[in-house]
Amino acid sequence: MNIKEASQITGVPASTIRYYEKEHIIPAVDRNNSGVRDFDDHAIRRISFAKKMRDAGMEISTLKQYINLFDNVENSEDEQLALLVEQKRLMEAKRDKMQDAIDHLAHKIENFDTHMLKIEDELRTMKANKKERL
Amino acid sequence: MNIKEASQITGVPASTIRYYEKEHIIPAVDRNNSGVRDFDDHAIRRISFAKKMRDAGMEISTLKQYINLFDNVENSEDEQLALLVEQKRLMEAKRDKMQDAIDHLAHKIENFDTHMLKIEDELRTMKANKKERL
DNA sequence: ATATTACTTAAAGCCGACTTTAAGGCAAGA
DNA sequence: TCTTGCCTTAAAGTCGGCTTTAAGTAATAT
Repeated sequence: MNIKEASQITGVPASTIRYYEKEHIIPAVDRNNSGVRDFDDHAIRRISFAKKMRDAGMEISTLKQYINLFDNVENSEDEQLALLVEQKRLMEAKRDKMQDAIDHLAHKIENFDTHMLKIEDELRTMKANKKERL
Repeated sequence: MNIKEASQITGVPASTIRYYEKEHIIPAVDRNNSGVRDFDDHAIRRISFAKKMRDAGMEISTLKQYINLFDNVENSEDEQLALLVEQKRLMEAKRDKMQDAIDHLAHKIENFDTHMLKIEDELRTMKANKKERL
């Protein structure tokens, strides 16, 4: 599979895939005889994982660290687990901040509705008065 | 209250507060006779709101749009409500993506534990065999 | 044969969101 | 008076994360 298809499947631009490979965020992709990248299932999964983590706000540098720990080093199970747990914790904290903001907006929306109802009420009263005057 | 205190209270750097004012993300702050900013409660709340939204990943441009809609324009209740609802929806979508990533990490952590237990098991077996051989 | 279309690289460019720098002003304390 | 410590501005600089550009190669269609 060439880079265009890989891009379509993963939703990651070809230029970004190349950039991720250069930065070792995904492993070096296989090449055919003429030096063209040939993506297999594993490569696709790695791109998708990178995308998922980036979408969740994980920084490139952290992702790199993570990848390096899991790809290159042996005998660092403790470190690996620690990183997983730490990243999960950070993401949960971020998610909670988002929830805060969502709650804030929800509150504004509720108040807004109440406000609107009050205005509608006033409009009804005005119309009633108008009818009376007719 | 001067900018240093405002910064300490809100957790937003003084340079960022100045930047936010310049970009109209917070309203123009009162000045004393010598041109020094004097922050009141309202100003502080506006900075905190900006921070909350930024922390939740809202872009500066969106925040600007939002602020403009609520501060400057009259008679755009529909637009205001629409923006609130739309921003809430976007944030919820983002939060859900984060949850996806968190679940992914949680899954890895679980598998990791299982994997570790398996390894420990192997170690126990090896030690047992070693004892037998003694 | 040549045009099209996809690929390749390295390097430069871009954008958002600040942050830092340079140059200076004001007010209080030693 | 002068040093300390705060403040001010405009402009330049930084950083992360891509994206675009320029120049070239390779396979396929006409």
